This record gives sequence, C-alpha cells and structure tokens, in this order.
Amino acid sequence: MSQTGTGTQPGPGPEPGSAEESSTRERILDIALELFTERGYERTSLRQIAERLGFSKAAIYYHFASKEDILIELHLRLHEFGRGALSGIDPAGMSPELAVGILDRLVDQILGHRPLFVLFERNQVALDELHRLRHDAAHEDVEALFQQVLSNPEIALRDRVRMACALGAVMGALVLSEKMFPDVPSAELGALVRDAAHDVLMPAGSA
Amino acid sequence: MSQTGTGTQPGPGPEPGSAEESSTRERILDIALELFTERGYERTSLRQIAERLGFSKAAIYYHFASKEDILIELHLRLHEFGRGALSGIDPAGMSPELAVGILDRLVDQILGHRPLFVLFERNQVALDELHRLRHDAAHEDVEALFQQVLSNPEIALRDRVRMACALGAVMGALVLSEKMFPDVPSAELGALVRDAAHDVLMPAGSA
DNA sequence: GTCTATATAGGGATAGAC
DNA sequence: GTCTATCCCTATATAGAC
Repeated sequence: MSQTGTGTQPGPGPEPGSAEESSTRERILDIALELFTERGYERTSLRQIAERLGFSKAAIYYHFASKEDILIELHLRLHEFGRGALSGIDPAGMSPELAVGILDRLVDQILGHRPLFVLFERNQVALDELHRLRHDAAHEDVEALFQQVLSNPEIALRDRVRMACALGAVMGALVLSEKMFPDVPSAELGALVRDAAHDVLMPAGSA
Repeated sequence: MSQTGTGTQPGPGPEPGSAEESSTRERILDIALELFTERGYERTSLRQIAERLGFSKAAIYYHFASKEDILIELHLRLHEFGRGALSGIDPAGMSPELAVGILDRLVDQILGHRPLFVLFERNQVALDELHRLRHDAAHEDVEALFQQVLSNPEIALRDRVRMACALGAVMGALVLSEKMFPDVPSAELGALVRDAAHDVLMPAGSA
C-alpha cells in the first residue's frame, strides 16, 4: 500500500498512456498476463513471475504495491478496450438491432486483444473479488452493463435471452479460437463469428 | 493419500451410486459446490467448508483424502451428466445437423444440474490442472471431445465456428441465466436457448 | 466420526543493504 | 532498481486422543 494506486510510478519512465514502452513494469505485466492465464491468478505466485523475469520476488514490489495491483492494472486495460466497443450504450433502450452493432465492435476488440479477454474469461472469480472490493468506476463496468440490459423487463424475454446467447457465442468462440482455430486469420474468424451472432440476434424469420 | 481414491469409504454408508443419501460426505460435497462456485476453488479453504457444516477441518479428512479429491468427486458427477448428453458421438462424423440434437440434450442436462456446470465454468483453471495430473478417463472427457470435433479439418471451417458459437451460446446463456433470468421456468428458458442455438447451427438460408 | 494439536510448506509483504 | 533476509499468516495435511 506504499505506492500510489496505479500508473504513478517513480523515476523518469514513459507515461502510462504511451505505447511500446518496454519498461520492467511492462514486462511484469506481460508475464503476469501469461501466467495468470495459464495457471490462474491464485495459483501464480510472485516468485514465479519474478523467476521468469530473472530477478527476485521483492523487486516486483518496487513496481507494484501488491499482487492484486498487477491484476487491477490488467483489468484497466481490458476496460480501456471494452469501452471502445461499448461506449454510449443506454441499457434502457437496448434492442437486438442495436446489439448487432455493439457485438460487431466487440468482436473486433476481442480479436485485437485476445490474451486479455482470455485472461479474464479464465479468472472470473478473481475479477468478481476485485469488483466487490474496489467499486471505483464500477459503473462503467462491462459486466454491470450487461446485467442491466439482460435484466431489463422492458425488453422481451426472448430478445434478452437471444442477446445473452449472442454474447456467449462471441465470447465462447473467440476464447476457444486460440486453441481450436489457431491458423485462421482474425479477419476471417471475425466475419464468421459476426455472421453467427447476427443469426442469433436477428434470425431470418423476424421483422 | 490414505483413503482409497474415490467412492470407497469405510463404514456402512450407502453405495456411491444410490440417491438421496444425506451422509456427511454428501453434505461436504454440497457445501463445497456452493463455496467453490462463489469464491473459487483456490480461495475456499477446508476450514470454511467445515465451519459451515459445524465441525472441524480435520473431520473432512475422514471423508476425503484431500481437498483435490472433493473437486474430483464433483468433477465425476459432471461427467456423469455430460455423458448423458454426449454419448456415442463420433468426432469424425460430426455436422451441424447432428450438433443440433446434441446441444438440445446438453441444454437439458445443464438446466437439470446448473450449479455443477456453473462451478466448472467458473473454475476452468482448477479443472485444467485436474486433467493435467490425472488423465484417467480423460478420453471420455467432454473437453477433449469438443477439441477433436472443432479441430477436425474434414469439417468446413464455417461449420466448426458455428458449432463453437452454438456451444458458447448455450453455455453462456445458461450460466448467466441464474443471475439474469432467475424467475424464468427452466422449460421456457430451455426452449428459447435451443431456438437460438438452432439458428446458429442451421440458419434459415442454408440447406 | 469428530476433536485438538501440530508438522510443514508456501504465500504475500516489508526492511534495509547495495 | 534489485538484492537477501525475515516476518507473519494461512493453507493442507497428519497424529493421536476421545
């Protein structure tokens, strides 16, 4: 708890927003992303992360105040990209027609940042815990948004279930894709998944 | 490692296959199912399980040789039900048409045993670890089966992606359903999800 | 079948040297 | 910025009494 929350670090390192910084901080995040995904957040120790980077466990604490802070930083990145696909959604006025466009953008975001999405797909419990503790910015949270939409009784149940299915189809297929379709170009895969999602949201027999 | 692997227990308890036994062993499994789902396998300690049951941590070791054995036992139940939906599938001869029937059965199995499916949806990493260590009966494993089907180059890529999407739609919607559609009867929910899955596998414009 | 007490290990985190 | 050494805590698991 000694460092400031997130992003503010000592020394002359590049700003958090700038790209292509290969600072130690970045390398820690990269390895953590890998290990958290493979072995899970809880099963991954700071020792293992440090080992891969060639230095000791304690060194990590210069860059992050806690293990949880590493996860939080990765979570922030997910939000960053998630917002790109979900900006300006009104939970009250949602419809399958609008959902088509949203899911299209989501497919692109997932394909562009697959490891990040896989990480959180495989560590839902750790994510939940994060949300329960720190509810900063929880309003703009992706999950909460979906909850609002899918629980909205103004929308026909059938449509809500379809939206849940479409979301599941997109997430499921793209998360599986790394193992199942490793050689398929992202563009091709994205097009196929989008088509499938469209058929869920707006089946041929509907208005 | 003192007890025999699974199911063989001392004393006059009912056979593992018999239903409605409310033995301590069963109660441990029930509580573990709850806690593993809510807080995750790794974050749940045997102390917490014992606390809920009103006895001490050590007592659990009379019924299970290890914490992992509890998870294994729950995993076996999942397989039991999974097999019901996936019996006699030939990975080589799979098609969207056949997948429709399989997914229909899978929807029923999930709706009938939702907590179990949610457990493993939320604890994929723990499950993976299980599979890596004990590969007994891994052949009849659900995940391995899907891998074989979805990686089979004999099947058109489009169809394989559709199957992955349909699976994701079913799993996603039904896992979300506990929170999103708690009041919807299973039969109604199942019908809606099946319809959606059908539209993914066999969209109106196809043969 | 359940208890208390304990062995053993490993985790996250801190202090202070370099 | 990274190190070693250490603290403290909690976890799984075992031993042996009841």
